[in-house]
Amino acid sequence: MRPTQALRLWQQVALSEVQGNMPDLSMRQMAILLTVYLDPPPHTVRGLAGQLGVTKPVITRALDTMGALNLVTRHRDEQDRRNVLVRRTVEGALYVERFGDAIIAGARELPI
Amino acid sequence: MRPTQALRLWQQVALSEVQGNMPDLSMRQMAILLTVYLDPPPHTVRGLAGQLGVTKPVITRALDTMGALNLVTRHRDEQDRRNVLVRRTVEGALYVERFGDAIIAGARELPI
DNA sequence: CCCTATCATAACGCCTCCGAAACGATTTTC
DNA sequence: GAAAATCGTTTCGGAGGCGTTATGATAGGG
Repeated sequence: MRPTQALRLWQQVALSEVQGNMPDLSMRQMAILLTVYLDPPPHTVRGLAGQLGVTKPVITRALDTMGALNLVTRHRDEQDRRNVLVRRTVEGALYVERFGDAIIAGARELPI
Repeated sequence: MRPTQALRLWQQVALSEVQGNMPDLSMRQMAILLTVYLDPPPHTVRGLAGQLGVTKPVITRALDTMGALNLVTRHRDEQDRRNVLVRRTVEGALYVERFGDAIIAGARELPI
């Protein structure tokens, strides 16, 4: 893959997301969402903050927003009730799956 | 490219952007930026709004923000002074180039 | 000319987000 | 059991975003 192709791919996918009236997630929110859905659980606020190199309130706010969109849910960790565990949802799984398809579709449209 | 690989690629790139303290652009802003830098000029507010399927104020605000980041500039169209032409900047070109490199780097780290 | 169409932006009220600091709740340490 | 450490959230003022609805500037047709 060459740089021009890579950028075209990103543009195609971004355009299809915007045109499709999908929620306008920021790069941070996307990083959180994909990490929750691709990396093995459990996912805590602190763990996500460390992995992304951001402060905990950033994660809390992103979870607020994505929770309102039903893309993730929060649950207390019953082993250590200070922790909050981020869990996947059916809607979130569908969203991520559909997003993966959009990337594939964008890749197919690339000029050789 | 399989769906899992595509999503992993997106995650890698999003993580590297977030970890690198790059400006946290939304999907809309990214779509605008890449369109300005990949598609041939001229680029007008109306044209971008039509291509993305959003209202014109959305474009105006995105240009405000990305202009403050020196990623694009605005100039009156002297042929038709109602129009505003969006132009590329040196900083923006560097940003886009570096972003393309980040995608390439993310692709290299993908599991087979 | 003037009247309408078109362009981009500004104004409005509301929501999200920022970093830093403070907060309650819970666990661990001594 | 009191004190310290840890966890996530809330608060603060300030900034940017949203959609909708005006507004000002320019262009063009009758």
